[in-house]
Amino acid sequence: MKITFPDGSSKDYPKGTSLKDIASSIGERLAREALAARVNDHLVDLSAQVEKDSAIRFITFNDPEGEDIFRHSASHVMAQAVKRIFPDTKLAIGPSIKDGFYYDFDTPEVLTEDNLARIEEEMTRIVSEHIPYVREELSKDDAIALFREIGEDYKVEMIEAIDEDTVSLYRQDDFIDMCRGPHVPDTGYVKSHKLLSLAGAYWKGDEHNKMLQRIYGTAFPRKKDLKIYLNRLEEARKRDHRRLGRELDLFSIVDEAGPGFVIYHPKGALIRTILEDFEKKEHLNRGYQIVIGPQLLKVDLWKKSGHFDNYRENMYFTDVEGIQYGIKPMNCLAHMLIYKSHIRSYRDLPIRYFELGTVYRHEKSGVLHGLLRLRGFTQDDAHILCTPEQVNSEIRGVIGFIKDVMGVFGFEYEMELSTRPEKSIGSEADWEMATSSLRQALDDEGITYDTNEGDGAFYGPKIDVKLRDAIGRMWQCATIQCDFALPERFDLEYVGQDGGRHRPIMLHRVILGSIDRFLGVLIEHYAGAFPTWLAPVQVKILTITDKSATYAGSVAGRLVSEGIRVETDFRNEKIGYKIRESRLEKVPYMLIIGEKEAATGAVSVRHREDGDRGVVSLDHFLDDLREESSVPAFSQSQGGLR
RNA sequence: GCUGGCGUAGCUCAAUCGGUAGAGCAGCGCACUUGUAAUGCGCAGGUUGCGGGUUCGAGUCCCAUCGCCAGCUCCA
Repeated sequence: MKITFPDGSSKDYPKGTSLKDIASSIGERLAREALAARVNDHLVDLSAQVEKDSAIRFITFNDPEGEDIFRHSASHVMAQAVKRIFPDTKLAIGPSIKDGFYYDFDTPEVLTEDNLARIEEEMTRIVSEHIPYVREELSKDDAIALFREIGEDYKVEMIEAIDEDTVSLYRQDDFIDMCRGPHVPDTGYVKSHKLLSLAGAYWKGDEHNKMLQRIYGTAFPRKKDLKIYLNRLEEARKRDHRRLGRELDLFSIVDEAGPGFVIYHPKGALIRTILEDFEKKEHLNRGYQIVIGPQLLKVDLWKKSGHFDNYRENMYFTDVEGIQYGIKPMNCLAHMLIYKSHIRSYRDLPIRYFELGTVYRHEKSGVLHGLLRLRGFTQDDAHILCTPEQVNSEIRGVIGFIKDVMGVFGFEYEMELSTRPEKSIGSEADWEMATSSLRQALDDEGITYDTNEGDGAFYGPKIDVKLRDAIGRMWQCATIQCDFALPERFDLEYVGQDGGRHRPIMLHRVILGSIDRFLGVLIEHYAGAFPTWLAPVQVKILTITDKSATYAGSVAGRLVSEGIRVETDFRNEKIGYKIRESRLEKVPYMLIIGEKEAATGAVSVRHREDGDRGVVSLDHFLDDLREESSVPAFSQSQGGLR
């Protein structure tokens, strides 16, 4: 039979040759690295035999499918280890995930961290036993009978839900798991593994179901890669914004004040202010109008908007002189009222209301997480009211805005389009129009995006933007949502060219999302070393001895008068000690000033990353600093002034 | 909210079987006048998250509660 390879070459083999043998015939290295193979576009085990002319591609760990197969095989090793130690364990699911795998168990014993070490040891034993993964295919009924007999209730439930007539399962010795496969040839492949954490997880991800015990782990073919990965985790831990927030004295979240409420210290508040000033300016440049709504609005209004019915559990309420008020969890209501304060003409549209709106949401206690998940936070929120014809260009404007802003911070991002969910309001025509507007706008902007069918808001479709930080993690910040419901409920109208009354469409959109969350992401993205324009202290002036304090003071005064944020350290300490402190504070520039500098009107510049940059005149230093210390601006406004 | 783990000085962490709560850093004082990542000596710092209980005796054991951490569910 004729076997064709990805490079187009082909070779003859006797019928029934195993993939393993084919790999060996090509090369020792391939035979060693191949985990599985794709035969005529089907993923199969290396032990499988090829019976007819085929196109074959061997899968190694470098292929995404290979990573998947490898981790999945590792999860079987872990499950086998758990069953050896805790024989009464029932297996749920154990897939591979990004960077690792997990397996959910229903175990009579409560698993603890101590058990992880034991399980790891047992895994190492299983690996050293080189147990082959043996594939079997059974009829659905036989499979159900088999798993029922061995008490694997969850597997039975899963097989019952499967549509196909036959199911495959894999055995390693006495360990059996229902599994589509393929797997690596034997357990010996999973040499470098590490169990990472232990947590609860609901069966089928439904909070009404039983909570199972989940073990997370990861595995790599080479020890070196495992080590690199573990180092990366350590690096991420060092970047944790909660830790850096304390170390850099940016903010605190304390029990005395209440969980989920952030207290900004001077440096954190300064960074936020710089971000907010940047945003205000950019919004004004793009034709938005800044508005400000109240923190409390009467409950009746929240009933009208539908929040009272749909969002009450997340809201805080208060009672003043017998009247019920709701503390705003969203900013749209006041914006609506502003729109309604006049009769609007089609000539007025689009109207873009922007508010740095602080909202409070009663989030479940278990979800709070530093700045990334708070109960009180501030959004860079805007509501755009426009005609149906304007929707496309408005969305494009917002996408352009997002592009510009993400570029400033050096984020890459991905966009997703979410379409009509089953539970939703509005006519089919409205949905069709809105969805195609979003899609059209994405296409017009040349953006590639994923579509999440049925993942839109109940009132309209949306575009979500996920940004990728410096170490590859994804964060949801910006979003653009189309809404027909609120204009309807609030009876918003404009007078059209035809003199008739028409309903505007409302776009909800945020660029940074929550400023607080965005700041948290920024802290981790920059590992606390903010670019100069955002750094709370841009230049720190360090004296060698107090003999130079007078000159150093005049340098500080000059910088301050140029709008530079300066701190001085004239203490009677060794220069090395002062530099060390400034480094830990991640101040971009240090100016070191001794008698030499004082004599010549110069400064010795030290950069937080580059180190000593040598001696320059103060004017020269200022010239170099001016651009990078000022807030970025875009050369032309996109929306035009009103 | 759920499952599991953890709360000791401002921070990082010790405290053996239930037997006098300690250290480093930070802070304060004194000395040192210092050239590119930590000068030395001294002082002070605590109702062991909060509340009950067991015990002659609780940081340690039990109960309850609040918070934090990991994840699940939910989300900006």
